[in-house]
Amino acid sequence: MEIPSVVIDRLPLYSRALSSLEAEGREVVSSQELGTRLGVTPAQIRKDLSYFGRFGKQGRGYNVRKLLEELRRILGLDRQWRMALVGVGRLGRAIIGYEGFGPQGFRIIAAFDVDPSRVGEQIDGLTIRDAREIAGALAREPVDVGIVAVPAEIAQDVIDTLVGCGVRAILNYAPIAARVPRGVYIKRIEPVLALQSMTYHLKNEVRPTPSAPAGG
Amino acid sequence: MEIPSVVIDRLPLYSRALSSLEAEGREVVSSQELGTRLGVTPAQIRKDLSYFGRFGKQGRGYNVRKLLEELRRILGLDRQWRMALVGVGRLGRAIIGYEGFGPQGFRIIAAFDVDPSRVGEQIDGLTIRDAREIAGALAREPVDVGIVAVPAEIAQDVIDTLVGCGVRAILNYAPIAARVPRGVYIKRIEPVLALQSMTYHLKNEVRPTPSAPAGG
DNA sequence: GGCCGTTTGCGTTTGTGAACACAAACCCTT
DNA sequence: AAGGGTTTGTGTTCACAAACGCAAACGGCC
Repeated sequence: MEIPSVVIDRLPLYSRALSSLEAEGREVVSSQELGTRLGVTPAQIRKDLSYFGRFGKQGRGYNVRKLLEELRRILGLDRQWRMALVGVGRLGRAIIGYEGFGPQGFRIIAAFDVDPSRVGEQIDGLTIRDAREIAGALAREPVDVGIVAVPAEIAQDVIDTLVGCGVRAILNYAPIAARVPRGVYIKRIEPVLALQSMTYHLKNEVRPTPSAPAGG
Repeated sequence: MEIPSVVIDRLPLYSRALSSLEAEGREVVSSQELGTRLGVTPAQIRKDLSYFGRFGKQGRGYNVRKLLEELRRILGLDRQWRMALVGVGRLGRAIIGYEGFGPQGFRIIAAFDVDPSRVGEQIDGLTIRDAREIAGALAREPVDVGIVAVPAEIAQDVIDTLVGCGVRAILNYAPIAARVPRGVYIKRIEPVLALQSMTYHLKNEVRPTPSAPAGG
């Protein structure tokens, strides 16, 4: 049975909320409470979880630790994932320095750049290598995920290279709608797109001014 | 008439593709070609655009410059947007340094932090101010968007503060499912969530090994 | 100037995901 | 041990978004 991708996308949210509950010492949680915390209906949570099994107890709820373990197993978060970064400009350096990956089991093990002047430089214990070495390097030391932080003009080429090396998941910071073959997964991280859709609402909705009447 | 938010979210993609076409010197484009570039069906593009008017010519397609102008007007991209950043740790500094905002009309005009040791520091011409000054500062110099890059524990409080100051759009980099009142728009930027949903597929789908048979 | 190929705009159909609602199951109290 | 109050899991209903398909409109060519 094919599980809808919207469902898969919600599982990490559940996982994170459960981690938080576990840290608070909670042993049991109901779909009701979880839903309130996350802004999701309880029915949605139950339906999502039911795709993978029966993890709850009627009249009681879900055991926090057990459900968290299940979700981590389902999502593959019970292991380390190796990543390669391509593009070590300002953005790439920030990605290398980002503290959020490590605690969740994601580790950057290689960094590449096309600019020769950057090759050889060390950042956070990572030596920048020439982008032409990608194929050779990934053949010796495979990675699970490719992170693309290069200019838009060469992003599709870089992605093609990574896919050619067997990389099946890509985190794309470049402002392009990249095309990948079936069986390869790509997610874009684009703050500007998020901003540009919010401005639509800012522009169109009138801010209510409670104290002052709308004057003509 | 209420326009579906999925439609709004696609408009920036169209806008960006049209910018690219304009830079290439193209004068006309069909929904067919635009769709191929973006991985969207032509019918979807035409339907999306039809929510806002009739911009094309039958038998010919869309005038690139004209449609781009229309989309920028619709999305509110024909003006500058002022943003305030809260949280100037490693992530916040990277956000200040990000070159992608400016060219699209988004400018960070104020930065705040709760850590007193950071207050007063200058980064890229921006003086870090105490987070307790947010209300006063935004009263004098309103912003359209708030960017939240603080630790998860205080993110909801910061968001509540911003909303209380009249900020109606928030870009949230903190790993929480924040709650905002109706009429306030929030988008999360979370690379880790994107990674965690991709690992589900990596874990479950078997990589085909064409040359070597699966051995037991 | 008329005809043909192309492309838009949009009414209609199809498909998918969210919400609903209820029976079954469980805990706790008495 | 029995009953009441919860909460799950899931079949069904509802809502919405994507795709389809065609009439109308346009440009170019002969």
